[in-house]
Amino acid sequence: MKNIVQRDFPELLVTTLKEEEKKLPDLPDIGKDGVVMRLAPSPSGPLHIGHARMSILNDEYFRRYGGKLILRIEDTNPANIEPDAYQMIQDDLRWLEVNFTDLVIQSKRFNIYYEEMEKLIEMGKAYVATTPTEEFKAKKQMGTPIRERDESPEENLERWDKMVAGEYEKGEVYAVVKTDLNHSNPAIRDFIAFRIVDTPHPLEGDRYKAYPMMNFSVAIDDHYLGLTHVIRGKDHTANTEKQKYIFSYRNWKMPYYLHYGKVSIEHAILKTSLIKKGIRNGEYSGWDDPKLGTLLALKKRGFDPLAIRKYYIESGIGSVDTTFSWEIFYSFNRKIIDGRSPRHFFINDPVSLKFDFDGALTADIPLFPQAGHSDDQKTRHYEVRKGEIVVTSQDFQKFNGDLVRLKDLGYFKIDDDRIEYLGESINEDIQKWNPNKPLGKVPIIHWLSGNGMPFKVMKPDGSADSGLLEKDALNYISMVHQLERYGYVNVLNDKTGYFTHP
RNA sequence: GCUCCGGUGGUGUAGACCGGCCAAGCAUAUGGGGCUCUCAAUCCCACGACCCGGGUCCAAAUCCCGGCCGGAGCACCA
Repeated sequence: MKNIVQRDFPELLVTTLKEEEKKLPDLPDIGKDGVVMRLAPSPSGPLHIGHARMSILNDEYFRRYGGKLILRIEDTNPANIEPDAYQMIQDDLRWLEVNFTDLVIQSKRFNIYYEEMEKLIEMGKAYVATTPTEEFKAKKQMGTPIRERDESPEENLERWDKMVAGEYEKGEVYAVVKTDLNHSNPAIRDFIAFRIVDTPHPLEGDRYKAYPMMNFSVAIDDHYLGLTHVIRGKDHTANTEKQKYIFSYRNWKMPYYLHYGKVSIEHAILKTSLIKKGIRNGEYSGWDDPKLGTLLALKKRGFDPLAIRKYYIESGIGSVDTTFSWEIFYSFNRKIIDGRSPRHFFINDPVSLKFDFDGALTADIPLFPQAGHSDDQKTRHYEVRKGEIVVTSQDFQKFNGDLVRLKDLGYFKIDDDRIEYLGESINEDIQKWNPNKPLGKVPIIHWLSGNGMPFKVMKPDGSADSGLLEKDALNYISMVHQLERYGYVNVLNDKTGYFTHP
């Protein structure tokens, strides 16, 4: 096989090599105009790390093949709409660098849905029922029709007109698309396509009473929007089967559907209903609270959207269920941000040590130690005199009585509430203090001396660390810093930062 | 219960459609080492996996059957 390719289509091999970086498998049936794909979130809240997979996957293929990427906001359930979400979703996508080409809002398309339903009823492929749903469900299980299913299109059309006109109350009537009552999978048998909703719609008010169900509006839109490929979660596999019936009744060409597995994202709060409740009762500071798994929260924690993209490309489109690995995600992000993150000292839970010294010690600590950064020669310059030196309580407990190296300052000995300077390089004094240990192994710790300010770091688990942050960090507000030996932190202002990751 | 789908190291994946080049690649984590006045980044080395049982075949991670385990759907949510 490989030999044949090599001999007859050497150019294919070249593409394969170039694509190696991309990793996602090719899509079938790509036309000359590329693909038409969609992002179809419901506007219940801003996007979260789970939505990002759907967004990135679709966008990657759109980038590869060109064509259209449609943002279709599925707002056909007024009870579950957060009005701000229409905008927030677009902002989130922009942040992810997902550049959709078209915006479609389903609540603007009711006329199309009504027309299409009418056609199906006329064709005898749909019906409108007032039979109690309990009976509808029970009969479906047995594979027998309810009364209305066998009535004429005229009778059903009559009820349909009344349904659209708002002459029924909520729960009294529903419209159904016929599939196959004997389908081996009961989940696929006749499905409800329209229902009555009396909750006012945030955009349309009470203009409509008959609302399409997702399985109906999606099929209609997927066709009329000209979709060629649809990538969505595998919780939709049964839905795809249902939607297939509408396509076949109308003789439409089905887009190519691909279902990826479920990602369970541990330790992340994603459910919008829970988040809204939490915001209301003060448990969360807002949609961007660091405890949340929203993209807004990740942004505020200082993640680069490229890390999210990389992660989901790496995960691929397999149908296997997976667990989101924060560890791997952090690693991707760390590699992206490390080189551009200024280094500073943050003394978490500081311990103050008396420093008795004549004269001044100088320290020049690199700000961007990685070669290649435009400021890689810059340092934080300090003169340390008699007074106080602070270190973290953790280091204090560990090294009290021992020799330590204060980073870029010199060798010191910690002696309870005091700290003593021993020299800037290894000498006899130091060897005395450290008789048994190899001198190359002296622990290097971070410190501050009069150049710190109170600072608080909000962590994703809801806790916070308080301590002293090096004042020089103020020159780099709203940037992710690497607080040495502590972790990466997005410094928001002179008082608070959000913890990115270790 | 019914109908689908799937199970590769701790974790995320490649390979599976079209059986051999897979005594299984990559990433992450872990352990060790180099570099570095950070427990970061970077470089090197090590570690570690084809769910189980049958079958087909010269040959099975890959095909078939059974089992076990996991997931999805069976809504007037999307």
